[in-house]
Amino acid sequence: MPVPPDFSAPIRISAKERALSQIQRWIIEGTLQPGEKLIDAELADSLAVSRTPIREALQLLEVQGLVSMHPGRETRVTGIEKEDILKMYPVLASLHALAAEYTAQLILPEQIEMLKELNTQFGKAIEIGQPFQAMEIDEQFHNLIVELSDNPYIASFSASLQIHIRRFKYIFLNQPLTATQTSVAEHASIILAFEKRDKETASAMMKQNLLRPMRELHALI
Amino acid sequence: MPVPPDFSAPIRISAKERALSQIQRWIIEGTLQPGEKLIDAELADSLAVSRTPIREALQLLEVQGLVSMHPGRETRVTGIEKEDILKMYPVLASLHALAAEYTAQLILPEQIEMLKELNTQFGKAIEIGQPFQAMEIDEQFHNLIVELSDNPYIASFSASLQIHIRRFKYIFLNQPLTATQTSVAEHASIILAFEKRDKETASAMMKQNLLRPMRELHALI
DNA sequence: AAACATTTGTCCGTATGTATA
DNA sequence: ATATACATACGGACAAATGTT
Repeated sequence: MPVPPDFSAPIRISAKERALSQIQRWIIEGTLQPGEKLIDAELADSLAVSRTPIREALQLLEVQGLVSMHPGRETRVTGIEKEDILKMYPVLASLHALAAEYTAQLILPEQIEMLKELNTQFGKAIEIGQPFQAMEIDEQFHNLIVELSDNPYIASFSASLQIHIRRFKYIFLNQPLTATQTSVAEHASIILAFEKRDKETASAMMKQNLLRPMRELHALI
Repeated sequence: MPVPPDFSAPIRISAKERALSQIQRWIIEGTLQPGEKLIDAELADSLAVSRTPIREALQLLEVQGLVSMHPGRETRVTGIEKEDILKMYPVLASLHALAAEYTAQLILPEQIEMLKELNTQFGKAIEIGQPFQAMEIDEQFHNLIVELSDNPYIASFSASLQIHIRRFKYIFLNQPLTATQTSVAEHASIILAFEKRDKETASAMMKQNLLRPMRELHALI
């Protein structure tokens, strides 16, 4: 949860961390498919490290819910179903709605400017037909609000859900979902609510800004 | 997050799991104090296992936010402050409110009976002055609703927060907070809302049932 | 500035346990 | 039922990195 108050620049990257991010990427992007069996010795071979950092990485991935380990038996990539998206988004929406509530009370003028700038870029990316870039800017927008809410639990849970959602999109979609100008307008409403320090509206709009894409996504697949 | 669909009875308990639950208990109960430095070799000695399962347990505890590891440098129990409770409870309240929303739509009559029975026991425990038992029954009540909501993300995040809240109570309180009949009444309202399939009321009451104790707790210390 | 002490990070061998034949 | 193959769980030794004297 915590991302502890640590300032250490990750200059040196450990074998465990490399293994973790690589395997995580493989799972999210579908290189390692849902249900696939994982053998630590093989992964160790692939990544040119010993089995220890692999095992450690796999255990962290289990906590994240990307693999499931059956002690003494086997380790597999977790499955994923279309309906799962209906369980991820509402939780993320609740968390981000809460974040917006806090941020509305804490945000500073220059931070509002940052959100406006992000939303402008977001709109442009949609206009010029860059859905992947739009998706990334959208995430930045949401993550900034989460950070400003100053609650490590929200940040941690949100990050975890974003990983699962990203994986879901990779597995079930072939391309990033095209964001719409509706989303740009919702972002603008959220920003306006921040300026008015109206936490109720900010929270409600934030929830809507996440539940609407969920429905679109679920209807699509 | 997921507690995958696995039915394996944990008959055999691994060294890693023993280490994990023991160290976790030590941290929650304050035997290992906030900020205390942890040396895996020492812990390995204390628990009569090698460093491997200890290291694995510590990494899981880091994800849980109970320890913070500075790669190559040191590992410490995370700090905790009085104000942290104001960050834990609102998140838990949001999650449980969402759970109540879903449960209201899914719950079966016999499950409502179980909640009623738990609430009766809860009230009795308060009456006869058994605050610790009351706290445990209260947790069962909430956890049953979370389980019934059938959302592994809520369950996972909720469990994580409960650990931190439990730790908080151990560190800053000397005894479990005495639950009140107000809480019993709130539980009854939640149950009533379930019977009516009124998810809005269930959700609102659930939130209140968590935010009220937060305020009492924060005012107390 | 360099050598030392301490602690963490990694490797690999072995034991244990599970599933299959 | 027993034996065999296989993957994981654990232990112990070594290497690397950090902070200190």
